[in-house]
Amino acid sequence: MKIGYPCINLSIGCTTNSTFRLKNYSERNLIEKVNNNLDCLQKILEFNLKHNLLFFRMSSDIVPFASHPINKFNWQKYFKNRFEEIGNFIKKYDFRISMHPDQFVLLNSPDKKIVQNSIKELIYHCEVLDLMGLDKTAKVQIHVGGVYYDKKESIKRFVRNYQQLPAMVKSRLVIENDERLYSIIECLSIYQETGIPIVFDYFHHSCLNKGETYLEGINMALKTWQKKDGLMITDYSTQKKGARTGTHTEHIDLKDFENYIQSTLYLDFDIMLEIKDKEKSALKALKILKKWRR
DNA sequence: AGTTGTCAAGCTAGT
DNA sequence: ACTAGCTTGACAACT
Repeated sequence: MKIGYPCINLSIGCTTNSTFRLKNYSERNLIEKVNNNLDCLQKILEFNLKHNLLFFRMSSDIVPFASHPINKFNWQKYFKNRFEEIGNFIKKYDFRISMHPDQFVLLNSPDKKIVQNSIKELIYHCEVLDLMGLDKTAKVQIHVGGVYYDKKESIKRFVRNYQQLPAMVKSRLVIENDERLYSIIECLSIYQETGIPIVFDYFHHSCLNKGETYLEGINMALKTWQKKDGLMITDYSTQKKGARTGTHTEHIDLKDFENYIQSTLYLDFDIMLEIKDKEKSALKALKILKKWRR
């Protein structure tokens, strides 16, 4: 079991998300920013290694405008060696890596243009992982998408569009239960049509479920992961007090997390902590993990 | 030097 | 009709 946090480290003082405005697009700008982002990624991974946080979600912003039509630059070739170096570091120390494209990636949109843009964006994410030389346990995680007034039809559309994806995307893509639209049960119906593994999101499941407990939910998701996919990935967070339903907490709820760990000792999976204070909570979570596991 | 409106992209629910 | 929230800040023009 590995534990990690997404995209941003708050104590190092660098970011992998540096970018520029579209109107300022130039190859020079792009190269400068990607160099900066990759340097920072390396630093974050070194920090994580030192602290035994071996699961990391890489930012989608490493290559700004990667899938935008303005970008004709062969960044894949230009940064090949740098990606490979970082990939070697990841493999040497046995990190688990994932990525999470943002809310604009919608495979089940009725709008063909949106689907096309989404596929381009997915290809970009998978290219990064391929360039790093990571195996298919490095996953790209998305939500099912919108409902568009007809959930059944929208699920069908997801399945149809999934089947059209290039193999390099299919082999990495996983879906996650969300907090408002698609519960774990509905993800399972997509799994049955596609074989796509399901990320179990503990917090989202608490917001939206069909009566199954989180232990039932996590066991349902577990069955969708094959050996080639690596350990099941799960997301963990809790509700921010006083905020609207679905808002992630600022700091980890240690009591809830310890209960979660205690109740799942018989399972093996990786945990991504979607908590706003990032590595601070991840380090606390790791302590609890060590108390209960080995 | 610090503040603040805006930034490629979508959807939903709440105000 | 507008906007917070999503996984989330960073840029750049302005004071």
